[in-house]
Amino acid sequence: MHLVPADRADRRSIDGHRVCEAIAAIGETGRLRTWADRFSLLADANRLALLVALHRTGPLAVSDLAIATGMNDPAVSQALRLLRAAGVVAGEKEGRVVRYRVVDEDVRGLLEHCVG
Amino acid sequence: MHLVPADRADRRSIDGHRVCEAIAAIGETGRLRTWADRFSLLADANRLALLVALHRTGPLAVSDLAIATGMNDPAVSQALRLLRAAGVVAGEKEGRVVRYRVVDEDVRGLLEHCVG
DNA sequence: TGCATAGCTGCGTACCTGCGCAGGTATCGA
DNA sequence: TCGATACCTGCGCAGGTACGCAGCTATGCA
Repeated sequence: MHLVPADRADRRSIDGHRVCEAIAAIGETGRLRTWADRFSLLADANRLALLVALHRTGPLAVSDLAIATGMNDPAVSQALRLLRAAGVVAGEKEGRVVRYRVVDEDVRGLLEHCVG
Repeated sequence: MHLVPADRADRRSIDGHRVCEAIAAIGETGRLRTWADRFSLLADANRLALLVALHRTGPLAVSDLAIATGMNDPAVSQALRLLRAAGVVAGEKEGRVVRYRVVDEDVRGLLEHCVG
C-alpha cells in the first residue's frame, strides 16, 4: 500500500505500514469534515440545551426555549437560525408562534447517545 | 411543577407546562457542559482525523500522525496536548518516540457511533 | 385602528481557536 | 562528542464565534 500522497512522500515515517493504515482509517476527509461540523453544532452548552429540550420535550416556541435555558430571546433566535441553516432543526409557524423541532436523524442519534 | 428559576419567573411563557418539561429535560447544566466540551474536542476536522486514526489503527507516533493527516508537526503536537489535557488521549514514551492512543471511553463511543 | 406580543435581524464587542514560525529539550547513532 | 531525529513550547496572526443591544416585521386582541 502506498497511500501517502506525493506531497508528503518524502517525510520519514516511524512505521510506514501503520501510516498507511491510519490514512485508510481516516478515509475521505469530506466525511470527517461533515461530522466535525455536526459536532461543532453541539459544542456549545446553550445550543446543546436547546437541542436536548427540543429532542426530549418535542416542539417548543422560541420564548419558551429562552425561559427554559435562561438565554436571551435574540440569542435563542440566532442559535436556532444556525441550527436551521445546518438542517438540524425546523420551525413551523402557527400564528405568531414558531415551534421548532429536531429533524436531523444523525443529531438525534448523537443526543440519544449522550443524554439518553 | 414550578421549575422556572425565580430570576426568570416573570417572563410570559407560551406553554408553561412544556417549559417545565424542557427544564426537566435539560437537567443539570454541568452535565451538558461536559458533553459540549467533549463535542468541542471533536469539532475540528484535523483533531477528528487524529482521533479516528488512533482509534482504528492503535498507538501511533506524532510524526506518523502528521504524515497521515497532512498536518505540520507542531500542529499535531498542540492538538494532542489539548486532547491529553482533556484526558482523551495518553502518550507513552518509547525512547524518543511517543505513541499516543485514545483512553476516554465516552469519546471512543462517539467515534464508533459516527465513523463505525 | 391601536397596542402588545413573538420572533427575526444587524451591528459591535469581547473572546476564543487553529496554525505557522522559530526555537528549545531529549534521545539515538556515528 | 557531534549531529540528526522526535517531540514539545512560546508567540503572534488571522479568522471565527457568541452574545447583548437596539430596532424591525408580523400577528392577534381589545
